Amino acid sequence: MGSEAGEAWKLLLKFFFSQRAGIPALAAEFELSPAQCHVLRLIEPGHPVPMGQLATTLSCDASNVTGLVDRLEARGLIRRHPSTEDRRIKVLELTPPGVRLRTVVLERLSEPPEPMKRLSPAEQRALVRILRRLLEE
Amino acid sequence: MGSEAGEAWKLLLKFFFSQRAGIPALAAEFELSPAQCHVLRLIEPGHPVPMGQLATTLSCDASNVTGLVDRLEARGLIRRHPSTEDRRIKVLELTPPGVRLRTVVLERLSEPPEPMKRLSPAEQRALVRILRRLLEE
DNA sequence: TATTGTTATACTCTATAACTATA
DNA sequence: TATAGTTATAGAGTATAACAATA
Repeated sequence: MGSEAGEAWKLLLKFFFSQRAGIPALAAEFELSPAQCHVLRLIEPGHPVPMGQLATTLSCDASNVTGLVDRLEARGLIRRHPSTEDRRIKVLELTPPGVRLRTVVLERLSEPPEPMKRLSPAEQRALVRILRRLLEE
Repeated sequence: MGSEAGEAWKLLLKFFFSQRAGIPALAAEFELSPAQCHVLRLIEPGHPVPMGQLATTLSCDASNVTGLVDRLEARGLIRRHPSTEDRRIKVLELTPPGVRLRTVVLERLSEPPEPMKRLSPAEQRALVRILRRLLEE
């Protein structure tokens, strides 16, 4: 009678934990930490992002973003410059090497793990449909 | 024509990332780090776990497990003692307070996030079925 | 005064390499 | 000799608090 939301959530967590090692390993292929990988994902080419917004999205403290950005900037992957409207704000942009690395990282990240490929086409379609609903709004 | 496995994986990753802040926040409620929370999850009451096995499951170096276990043991949540068969091996066991904390953590972890509860009963059942297949073997 | 980002500090996670005890 | 775990060390992620520049 009870809803299966709880069961679905537990299974999703279990799958998440079982795939847990995948993300750090993938990031390491590009000599990125998982967090750096995430930041690279979040800055879309041609869409500068204020540092503060990044802190909000990452649910972490602003001081943390400073260090994260320091390291990515030191590698020449991103650049920060003051906003023209409010000079307190610094916006982040990918450099050309940053754009290139982001592309290959995203491509590599898109490769589905084995268990996912074992699902039948119908199951894959159903999963896509449900996940889209999960991400709605 | 192409399979939808890739699309499903991308959506799943997106959902993970959108829920990303949830786990550390939940762990923090109990003054645990995410990694400590994970360890607590992995040691089932009455099923001692060798430290080496924990390192394998966590996909991390053994030296890391030492520190993780140090902190949990200092808090009286787990105990290590040498295996009777091979005295090089140390097995980990939950203490009674550890068992109690694990119970409430797991309970709290089982609460499905909002989007999950918005799914229709049929969608929830379909998701459970597919996730079970994903975790098979 | 309030806000954005930085710096100082401290703790945890993580890895590598060298070490100890046991097998 | 090989294996399980520890210690030493180093770098990265995270938070809090104090600070500078700007609004």
